[in-house]
Amino acid sequence: MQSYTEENYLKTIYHISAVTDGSVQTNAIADGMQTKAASVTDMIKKLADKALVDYKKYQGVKLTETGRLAAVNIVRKHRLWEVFLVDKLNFKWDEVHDIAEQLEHVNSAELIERLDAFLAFPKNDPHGDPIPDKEGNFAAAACVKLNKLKIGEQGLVLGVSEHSPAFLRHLEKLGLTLGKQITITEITDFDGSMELSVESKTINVSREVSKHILIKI
Amino acid sequence: MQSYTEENYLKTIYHISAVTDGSVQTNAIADGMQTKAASVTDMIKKLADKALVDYKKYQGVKLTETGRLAAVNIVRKHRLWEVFLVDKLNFKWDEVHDIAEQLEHVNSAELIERLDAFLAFPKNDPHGDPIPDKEGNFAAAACVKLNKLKIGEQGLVLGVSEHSPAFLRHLEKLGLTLGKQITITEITDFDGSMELSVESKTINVSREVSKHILIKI
DNA sequence: TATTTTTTTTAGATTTGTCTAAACTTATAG
DNA sequence: CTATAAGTTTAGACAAATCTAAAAAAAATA
Repeated sequence: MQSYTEENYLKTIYHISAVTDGSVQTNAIADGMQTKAASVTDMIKKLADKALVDYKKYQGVKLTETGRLAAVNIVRKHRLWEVFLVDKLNFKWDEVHDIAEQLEHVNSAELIERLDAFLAFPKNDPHGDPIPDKEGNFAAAACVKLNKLKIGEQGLVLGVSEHSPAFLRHLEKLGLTLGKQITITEITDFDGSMELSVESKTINVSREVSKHILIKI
Repeated sequence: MQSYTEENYLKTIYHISAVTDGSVQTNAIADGMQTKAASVTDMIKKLADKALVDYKKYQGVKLTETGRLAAVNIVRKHRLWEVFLVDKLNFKWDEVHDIAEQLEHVNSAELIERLDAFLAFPKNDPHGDPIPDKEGNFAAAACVKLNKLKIGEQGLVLGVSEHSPAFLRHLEKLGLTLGKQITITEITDFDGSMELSVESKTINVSREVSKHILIKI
């Protein structure tokens, strides 16, 4: 079993490797954990002793299979709790992260099984992120970032790759929530901003925003 | 805000003072926390510095009003989560304690308000214990311990004052669960054991068991 | 290749909660 | 009213997770 802090390190390493693939650097982890590189080095050694990461000095770390599974399990718990908070307790999608961050560390396999069943085995969390199964497998979701689409193309909002409350509230205001059908009506070359039609309304999104919206074509 | 450990100390002190009233002794806390007296003394000083307990050397401690409120708040969370686990996730009443022990430390007032509403504002947890409101007030429940009843008297099973899984499973087996109507049909002077009728069945309970069953007459 | 910059690690300290062993208070019993 | 027992506190140490400052390694640059 891992400590609260070890779990957070594993999760952070997992999220970073999902983006960068290859080995994860000390400083990147320090950033993600809001801590200092020296602390990360110490913790890395502990995780390496427990065979949760492979570590060579100055070379960064990589999760072992055991480590990956532990991390995915935390992600699974986090996302299931988020579904609970939104679907059952009527929280908004920008309000649930911090609470799920705490709930994800509650340790009971039975609890998560039953929660999963209670929520009717959801496949995605309120931000569209896939929920892995008990064995750590994800249902592969075929999606494209909105900024890659061309004029005239259309699709469904499937998820987001940025979870800050500010960003999520912005999307809410635009009406760009999960499941919405969109069509690209215009792209400004100068700044890459896009005009979309969503439910017969026309809205504008900056490139910064479109980069973080996942679309199913 | 209190740490996880501080919260557990407050809760333990609260539960002990509910039984003993007067000041709570160091060793009693050490027992309840499964730790040593020396550790308790250290923590007591910390809690006293934070004005959560009143403390005089060698005289034990007493919760201050702030401390009592913090403790009751944890009890409230614990009991609401127990209701959730039993009512929504179909756990049995002897399975929920350890999980609620973890969930009670999740820190979000909003979460607890919404959970309370989701559960339709329950007044009691699955063991019959009253759930305090946000302000720390309990609805006073008029009840008597089963072992105080006389032959011929009857009442409703309202709660239990012992929460070990073994005890709860024993009651389950006897059919002595919350809300059941009982009548005392016989008392053995020798050992204080009782014969009851519950739903037209006749069962026997030892004095040790009857002491821990709360009855509404 | 030599030098500078960036990144990572070590060394030593700090905080929180714990422990053991010894010292000290208070209660109990002749 | 002393002697012993019971209960409590202090002193000193330790483990977990963190930090700062300094040293070391790797990468980037001239």
